Amino acid sequence: MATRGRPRAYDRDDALDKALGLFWERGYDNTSMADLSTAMKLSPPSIYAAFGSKEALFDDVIAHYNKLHGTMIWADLDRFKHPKDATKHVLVASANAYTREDLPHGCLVVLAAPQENSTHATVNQTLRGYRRSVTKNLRNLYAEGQRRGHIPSTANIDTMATYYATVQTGMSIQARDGATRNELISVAEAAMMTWPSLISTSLVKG
Amino acid sequence: MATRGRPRAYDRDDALDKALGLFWERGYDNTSMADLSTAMKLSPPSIYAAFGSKEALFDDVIAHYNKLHGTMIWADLDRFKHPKDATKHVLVASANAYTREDLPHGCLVVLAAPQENSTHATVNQTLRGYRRSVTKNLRNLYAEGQRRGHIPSTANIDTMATYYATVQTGMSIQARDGATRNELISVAEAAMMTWPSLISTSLVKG
DNA sequence: CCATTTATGTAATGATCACTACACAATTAA
DNA sequence: TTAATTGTGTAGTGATCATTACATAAATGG
Repeated sequence: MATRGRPRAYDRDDALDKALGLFWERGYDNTSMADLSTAMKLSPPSIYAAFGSKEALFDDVIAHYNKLHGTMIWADLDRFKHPKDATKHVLVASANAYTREDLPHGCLVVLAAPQENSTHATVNQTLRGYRRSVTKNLRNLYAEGQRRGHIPSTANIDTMATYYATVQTGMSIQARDGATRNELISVAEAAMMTWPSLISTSLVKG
Repeated sequence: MATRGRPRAYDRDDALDKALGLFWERGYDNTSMADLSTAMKLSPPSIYAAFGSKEALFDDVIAHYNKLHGTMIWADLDRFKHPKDATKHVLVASANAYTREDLPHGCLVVLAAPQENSTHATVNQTLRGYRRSVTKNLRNLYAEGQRRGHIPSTANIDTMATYYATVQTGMSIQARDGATRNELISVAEAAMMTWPSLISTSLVKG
């Protein structure tokens, strides 16, 4: 069942890769449609025909980013027996992902548009939603850990989730500012030292 | 010794306050000179006469920001006898500063322009320099702590500084995404639990 | 073949960007 | 008073922004 009309002269994933590189490096606002047109090797009408608008393109880029670079951090966390191991994996995998030599440093979702208000509220809110899901995912992980008896029911899993999410997002800024992979792995290990104290609630309040 | 010419009809610090509010909330790129002109109640020529350019204005705004909001975190750290107390103060003061109801949440220096490349490289590099000084300040604090015998000479103070800087910068993202003051203070307390393990080097590698 | 459909490239659209020319107002120095 | 100096407001500057009109190219369906 062939499609009608003139076929596309480009590969959609390749084009998204090019757009991803620009948004990742420069952020949403500093990337113009002219820049994108040059990098994607697509004329503006082709971009608009395929993606709709700059914001819609950005949404597709984020989905592409999560699929390509997010899974190695978040996929199959249940293969770890203990939530502590899963947490360490998240932090170490983030340290590795944020310091690849062939890619911009740090996380696109954290760095592309952290404004509180802007002329592109949709972009800000979309990214905020993804960032919040980090804390939510960790909290779910710890709730499951409580059910399985790996974490005391008295532990404050909200604080735990917020704490490790803070370390992970902070690593994005550090990576962008030049922290090396080994430095970030050391940060991950330092953060994991807190685990025994964190799960024994007495030391943490709401 | 009075100055010649027509006197200014506005207060410079008031104008910087208004500009600070916009840059803080919207970031560098999402704040236009037209927005600034409206908020500062200054016509564009007055802004340019007083500050030179948008980038120069931003530099003055950062200096204003550091003077107003940075000192309560970083000033007089030597009043704390122990570097552990100073570190806890930095984190808790940050948690408080980043969640004020009357101001944008999170740190301007972290959130205003975290791009790796942009059309305003000067702005990015200036902010990056300020962010790096966080790690440097902490490292100096810990080096002094080693001299005074509060931290073992075998401790890896580079890792310690990077770790606590990561937590502090991560708190900016969390605050912007809606974390409450108490949540961030809990994060600060969680991060401080790592101290005993952190200063006993055996657990941390370079 | 012709009609339809979809993609492409050129060249433009009005809006907004940072910035400024210019005329005028308000002050001090002499 | 007059000249010099500095600040102000209006109304622009060219450049760039995201987006699109339009003519043409390349495919399928009949």
